[in-house]
Amino acid sequence: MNSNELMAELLLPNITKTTDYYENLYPARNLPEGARVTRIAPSPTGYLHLGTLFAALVNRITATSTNGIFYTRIEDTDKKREIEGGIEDIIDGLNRFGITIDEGFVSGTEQKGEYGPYQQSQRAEIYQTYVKELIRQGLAYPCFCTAEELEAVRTEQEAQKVRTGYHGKWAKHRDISYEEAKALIDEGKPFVVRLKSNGNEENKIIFEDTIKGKIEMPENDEDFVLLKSDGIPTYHFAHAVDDHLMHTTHVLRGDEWISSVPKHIQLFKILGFKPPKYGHISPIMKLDNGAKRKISKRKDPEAAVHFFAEQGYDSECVIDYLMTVAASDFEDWRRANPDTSYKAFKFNLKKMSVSGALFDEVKLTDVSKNRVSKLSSGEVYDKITAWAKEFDGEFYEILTKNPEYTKSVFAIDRDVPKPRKDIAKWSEAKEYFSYMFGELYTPNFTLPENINTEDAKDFLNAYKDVYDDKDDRQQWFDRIKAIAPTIGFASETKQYKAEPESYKGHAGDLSTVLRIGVTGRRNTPDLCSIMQVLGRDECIKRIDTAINSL
RNA sequence: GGCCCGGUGGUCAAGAGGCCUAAGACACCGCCCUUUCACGGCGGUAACACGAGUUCGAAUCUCGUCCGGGUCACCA
Repeated sequence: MNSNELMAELLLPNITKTTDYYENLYPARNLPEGARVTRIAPSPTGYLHLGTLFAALVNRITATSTNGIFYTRIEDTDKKREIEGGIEDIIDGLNRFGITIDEGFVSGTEQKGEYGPYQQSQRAEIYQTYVKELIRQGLAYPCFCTAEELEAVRTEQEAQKVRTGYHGKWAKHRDISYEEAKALIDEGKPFVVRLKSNGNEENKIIFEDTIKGKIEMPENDEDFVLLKSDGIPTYHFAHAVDDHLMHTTHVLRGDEWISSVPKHIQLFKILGFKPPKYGHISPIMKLDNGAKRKISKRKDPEAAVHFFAEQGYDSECVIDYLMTVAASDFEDWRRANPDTSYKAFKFNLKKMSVSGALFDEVKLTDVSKNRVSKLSSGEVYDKITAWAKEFDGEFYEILTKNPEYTKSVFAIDRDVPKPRKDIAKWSEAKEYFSYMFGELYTPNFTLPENINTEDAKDFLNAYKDVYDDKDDRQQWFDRIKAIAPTIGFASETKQYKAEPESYKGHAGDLSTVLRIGVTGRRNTPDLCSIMQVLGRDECIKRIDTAINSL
């Protein structure tokens, strides 16, 4: 054994498999030409983040549009930051938003696929096998520096105004001998394994980012950590080994990774792997006191995807919104294909924006209203009750007490050719439809300024006598028009506009009075439909109450 | 500070040297339609960060300045 081989045995004595073993275990995927293999690799450190959902969507649609594979892999190499139930939160969140997972973690506990395990903490032996091979080749070495020593080096570098980091002459253990290492290990000193970088800061590496285009950066000359002292790899090393073994073709991730690309490409080369294509996704930003910043889970409620569920934004609407952010031509496509799943959209990574977009809830509202307006009353009923069941028990009880009635409420101005665009999210529905449910109805009989109370009462009394709940829209309005002249109002709006001084108002004003009487508000969907759904008895009751309250 | 990336209306953006007198969407405003509010239709306000070059010609190419973002861990 030469000294490198001795070192390898010294550092990782329990590793007996070879890299060939794993290369054979995970053969190339049998996929059609052009199929892209993508993944997201979240760490279970908290709730599903909007940025993660966004990245998942981009990866999912990239795989879908090429008949490829999209898989999940859990990056839990940092046990300190891990939280209970983190995996479940993320995977369930993805499922909730309709992001289908071909392989990897498909639920909080269940993995599927031939390239597993899909959790890095379960892959320690694999990483160590590759590290051992690197040590054997003299491409990696143990470093015994303590945090304090590293800090001291850094301070010194700052004082000398030179580039900080563990590189070149600052890399204390870069040329450590087997004997020295053995002595330290015998003393029980902990160590990490570092890459013996062959990079030179003066040289440039150039790579083609599938989203951002050509990027040029200095080569990595830092002897960065491959294996932490607990034997678990750093992200960089795990990324190289996993994405090679799992045959990822496209690594599409947040652009905070862009500065690590030189390290990653270097690793792929040294390990003899073919590097994947990289695409770096710009973050979703938030305006904070006039300054743009990356949306943050701590500061922004909408950064946690949970927010959208609570608010009752339909998952498809959120996805559609995210698609408009991801692809500038998606909106046009959506207009041309209003009823097609976004999955059929021809997605192109090059069309993605290179700078971060501000999260725009107003735009989300618009996208949502458009889609919600196209749902049938039955679909709205199903979605809204599902939402209420989870987030508003009282509303759920009210909605489900009489499902047929509730559906007829949702059908107003909805199951028609030009549906009403009203609600964007389910949490608005309780207030929006409150006047349709006795338990929620609190009338407010405030008349518009141009109508006096006596006229309103006269009108309502007159209307009560002729009201017929079998009327269709035209008949319904004709009755109002018929009453108008009897109390000094114009039957036609045009009449009134032509001679405003001759009338107190017009039939439209009177319909407003009726609207206030029946629903307690000035703006509602079609009143005739509302009255039909409410039923004769309820309408009469409300009109009487209004007459007495005015 | 070093290294990257970016900068077109309030927001998202189209734009690949002449088609730009700069698209479209959201938001906002006005008008029309109209039983209210919406919807829909029509119209409107509003932008190439700045400065030098290259060129017959620059939003587009180059350089500089400024501004914004990212990153410089035994975190991912």
